[in-house]
Amino acid sequence: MKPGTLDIKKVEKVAFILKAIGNPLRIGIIDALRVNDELSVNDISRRLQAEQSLVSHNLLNMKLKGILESRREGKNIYYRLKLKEVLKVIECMENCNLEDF
Amino acid sequence: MKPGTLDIKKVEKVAFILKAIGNPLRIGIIDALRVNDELSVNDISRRLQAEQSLVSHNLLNMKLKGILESRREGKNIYYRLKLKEVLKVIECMENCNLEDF
DNA sequence: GTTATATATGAATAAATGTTTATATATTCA
DNA sequence: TGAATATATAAACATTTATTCATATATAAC
Repeated sequence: MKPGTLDIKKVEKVAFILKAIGNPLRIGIIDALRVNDELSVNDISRRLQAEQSLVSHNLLNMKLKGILESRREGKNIYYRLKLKEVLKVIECMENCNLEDF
Repeated sequence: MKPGTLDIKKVEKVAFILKAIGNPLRIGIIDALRVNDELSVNDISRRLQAEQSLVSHNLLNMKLKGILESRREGKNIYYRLKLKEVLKVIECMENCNLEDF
C-alpha cells in the first residue's frame, strides 16, 4: 500500500481552500470574477441576485482567507481574485460531465 | 459587466462536489486513493490514523454523493474513486504555492 | 452641515457538519 | 455452532456554517 503524495500540512491547506470556496454563492462569485477582473459588492449582489449583506459577508470571508483581495474607489469596493489557482479548480470541473450530480 | 460562464445548475454542482471533498480527512482519503486504486476501510483507517467509524462515515458519505464506489471482498469492503475528476482538482492544488495558507 | 449610496459589522438563529460512542450486521474460520 | 474480524449504523452532541436583520461606517453630492 503506497502512501499518498500529500503531507499532512498540504492536505490541510487543500481542504481549507476547497471548503472555503465550496458553496454555490461563492462559486458564483468566483465565476463572475473569472470573467470580470474586478467587481463591486453591488455588481455581484445584482448579478447573483443575493442580498448585499450576504454577499459582503462572503466576500470578506474569502478575503480573510486569502482567496480575494479588494481596493476602494470612492463609495465602491472592488474585489478581485488573489489566489488565481481556484480558477483552475473551477475550470477543470467545468469541463467534466456532471450529469449525475 | 460580462456574465460568468457557468449556469446556475453547474454552479450548484461544482459547489456540491467541492464541499463534499473539502475536509482534511476526505482529502486524505482521496489522496490515498489516488496512489492506490482500491483500499479497504481498515487500510484507510490505519493509514490516516483515524477511527474506523469516522472513516466509514466519510467513505459512505462520499459514496452516497457519487464520488466513491465500493465492492465487497470477503470481510473487507474496498473503496475506489468513481468521480475521477476530483483528482485533477487536487493535483492542480498540489502544484500551486500554498505557503500563505 | 444633511442626505444618499455603498459597504461592513454584529447579533441572533437555523441548519449543516464533524465526531464519538455504543451497537448491529456481515463474513470468515475454527 | 460460536468467536473473531470488518464494516455499517444510529443516537447524541458540539461545532461550524449560512442567512437574515438591524445598524454602523465611509464616501460623495448637495
